[in-house]
Amino acid sequence: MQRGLTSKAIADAAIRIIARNGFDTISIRSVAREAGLASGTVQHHFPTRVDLLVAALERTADRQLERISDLPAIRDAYRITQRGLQTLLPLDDQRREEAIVWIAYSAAASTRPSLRQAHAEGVDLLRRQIRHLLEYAHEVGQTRAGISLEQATINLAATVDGLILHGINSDDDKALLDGLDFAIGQVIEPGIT
Amino acid sequence: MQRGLTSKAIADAAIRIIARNGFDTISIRSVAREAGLASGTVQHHFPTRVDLLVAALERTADRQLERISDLPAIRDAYRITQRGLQTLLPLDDQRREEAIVWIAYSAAASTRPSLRQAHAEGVDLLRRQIRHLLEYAHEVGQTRAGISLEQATINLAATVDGLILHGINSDDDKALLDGLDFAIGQVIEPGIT
DNA sequence: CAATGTGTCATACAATCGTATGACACATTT
DNA sequence: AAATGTGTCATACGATTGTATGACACATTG
Repeated sequence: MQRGLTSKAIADAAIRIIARNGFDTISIRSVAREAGLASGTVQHHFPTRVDLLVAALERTADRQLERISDLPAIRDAYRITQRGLQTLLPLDDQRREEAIVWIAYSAAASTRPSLRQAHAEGVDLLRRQIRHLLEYAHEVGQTRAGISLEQATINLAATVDGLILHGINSDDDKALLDGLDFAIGQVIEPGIT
Repeated sequence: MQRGLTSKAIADAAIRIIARNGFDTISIRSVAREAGLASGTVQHHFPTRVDLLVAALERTADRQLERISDLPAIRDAYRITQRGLQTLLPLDDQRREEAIVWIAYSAAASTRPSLRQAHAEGVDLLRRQIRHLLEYAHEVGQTRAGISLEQATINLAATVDGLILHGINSDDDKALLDGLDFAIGQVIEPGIT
């Protein structure tokens, strides 16, 4: 990524605006106001509006990855999957910001070729993470019998995105956690507690 | 709902614009252009922009319900669930339009109190439909053992929304169908073919 | 027939938009 | 020291926005 400090601040400001006021209220001027900069400065870093939008999406992916890599190592496949995926659910303010941005981009990418690639990479990243977790579970013999790892990956990813989508329009944290547990439990056997 | 003919045409035009150019390109003028009407006419039916947005969302829900009620009656619980939920996946142009609108509103509702209620009703409607399908499956003894009907409803709804979200950014119909089958199969036993 | 209501349209206004451009300060490179 | 590059800002342009308002045609109601 290799972004400067100001670029990061601008992207964070963009994320805040999307999460607070919606995807369609983003403009070079509104982001500049939020970041406390002149419009020209924002424009210098991201010449067009699309550049700004893409930057916001890439920044949220970075933030999520950063949070995931901070997780402590755990042996139990169920628990580590649970922890990893909870990272993506809107369970606090920061994750809520990222969740809203993610859903907004999922909608926007379907009609904007310029956003499509950045979004596709996000989906791919999620699938690879889940795939990796399931492979680990398989290695230690914790996957449920008779399921396709391929299909389980795709569906768990879909369910996580669905939970995110429901989560940003509700504040029932327990429903999110229960839904995630149920989804993981359909694929991975819980370890001995 | 009880809407006039012109109002319906305006809402359909709004849906087309959202599906083609994105949620944030909707304006009273752009919708009027799409519908072949004067801006003032659109404004007469939907005085503010938010009224227009809400109308588009309610109209897609109507279209989906209309399509569901057109489905032929089937005995097998698995098959009827499959047919019912396929109705919501972006598998052709019309369903794709509705899927994009749905995801766009899921994002928008999280930051716009005025859209929140309409969106919440949509989620509730989906859950009730699924709940009804699962209850039928339970009655005829096709649900898998040991699962909570409540939890299965919530998770199947989440997975469907997740598949929709992935589907609008891909044109792999088979992946959608396989994903849906897998998700239903985790909850409902297929009938004898 | 008169009055009222309803749907359609055209126009007007201030605000905001994306984008282009040039000025200025500072750092880096030559 | 001179030249070049980079980050910040202010300003300007035409286009588009949401919304308000009034005119006109037509149907409905009194």
